[in-house]
Formats: sequence, structure tokens, C-alpha cells
Amino acid sequence: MKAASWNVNSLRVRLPHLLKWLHTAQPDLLGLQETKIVDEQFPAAEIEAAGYRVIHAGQKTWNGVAILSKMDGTDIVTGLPGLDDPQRRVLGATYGDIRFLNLYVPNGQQVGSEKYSYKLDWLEKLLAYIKTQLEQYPRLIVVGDFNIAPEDRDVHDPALWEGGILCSDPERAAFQQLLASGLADTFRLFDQEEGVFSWWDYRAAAFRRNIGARIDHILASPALCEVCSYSTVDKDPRSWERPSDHAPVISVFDGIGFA
DNA sequence: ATGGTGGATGCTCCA
Repeated sequence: MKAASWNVNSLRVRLPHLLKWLHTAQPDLLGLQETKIVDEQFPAAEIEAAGYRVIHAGQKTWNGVAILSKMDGTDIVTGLPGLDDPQRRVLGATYGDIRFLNLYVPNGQQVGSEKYSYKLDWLEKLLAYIKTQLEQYPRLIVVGDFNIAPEDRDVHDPALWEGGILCSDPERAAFQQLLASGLADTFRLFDQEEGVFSWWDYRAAAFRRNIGARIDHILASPALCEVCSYSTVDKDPRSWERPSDHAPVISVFDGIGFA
């Protein structure tokens, strides 16, 4: 079973990239973030024609999350308990005996800002929710754009980024609490090359110079980590014409019946 | 060089 996550930064613009990538990568479960489209305009027909079921929680202009899958999902949730939030950032569903949560964590803009406070509050609510989900579902996968680079090795220039947004201690502490709750960062279950990132700023030729950060993650519960055999970032779509600023991330779980 | 690019929107915000 191949799980994936991709911040597409406008599904309207990126639909051709998505369809091309689906064709070759063939993920079984894919969380999309920043669809930036209302449900009524969601390109469901094109995605279904590519062999995928799809659920979407969208809004005008900003945010928006979708899950593409090769089987039907049940017990669909949107939003976090205890957070009455019009921003569409959470979508969860159950596929067989896999619970799959797709997140678009707030960016936070700048340390100390109002948006930063919202991000930290959001992460606190998320942690509480993850704990209850872990009790309920032994096989839990949490994917998304976390807007957190967990460690110094997850950014191009740790000194330059130190204490800044995506890297600040409270953000990293929140991420560590997710790991302490029982989830693992599947990318770090394996030896990886240095300088692997999932997001590169559009500006200053950042992708060409590999000035980026690893902020998109696939977390999994212990039962799934045991059967996780591979995890990577697929940089290829970031090199295509008119790309998203994020690349898809992928993790493979062996022996999971799907579709 | 306190910039740069890109997306959605509508005379600017967000990432």
C-alpha cells in the first residue's frame, strides 16, 4: 500500500500535474492540500476517470484538502474537535482497517504573529485529536503539509532559519509531541541522503539551488511502522513546467490489502 | 539588493 501527500497549491492549476503523477506513481491513498477550490467546482470527474475515489473539503480562495483513494472511505471527518474553524484544513476517513488523516497545518506566517498563535493552538487541538484517534485506530496514518521542519537537517541553512517560522522551538516541540503520542515520521525510519526537502520557495531559484525545507510528512502508528518498507520525496514534479512549490512525499506499507 | 515568484482576487493578501 502506497500512501502519499502533496500540497498542490491550486488544484485548478495543477490538475494536469496531478493526473500525470497519478498515472506513474499510482498511490493507493493520497492527501492533497491547498486545493483552493469550492466543492462544487472540484474536478471529480477527471480524477475518477483516472481510477480514484475522491472526497474533498474545500473553500473559496484558500486552504482545501482532498483524499484520493483506490477504495471507498467511511467515517469521514472534517475539522478538529474543539475548533470551530471555517478554514478547511482537515479531512479524515477510514479505508479498510486504515484510518487516514490529511492535514494542512497553518503556516503561521511569522513567529509572534496572530497567525502563529493560531498555528500553535491548532497544533494543540490536533495533538488531543491524534491521541483519541490512536486509541480508536491501531492502523493510523497522518499525512500532510505540517509547515514544520522537525530538525535542523530538514532545512537548507539551519543557522539562517533558526527560531524562524517552520523551525521555531514551539513548533518543533508540537511536532515532537505528535511523535511522543506514538506516531513516527516514516521518512526517518530509513537512512536518507542529506538535503532532502519537500518544499522550495518559488523565489530566488530556490529549487535549482536546493534551498528548501522538509515540511510535508507521513506519520504512522507503530503497527504500520512495522510494515513500512520505504519512504521518499518525489522531487520530479517540482521540476515540471508551472509546478507547485511542494513535491509529493511517499511511504510504502507492506502486506496491507487494498482496493 | 529587506528583494525575489506564484496563486486567487479584484486595485492586495497569503505563502
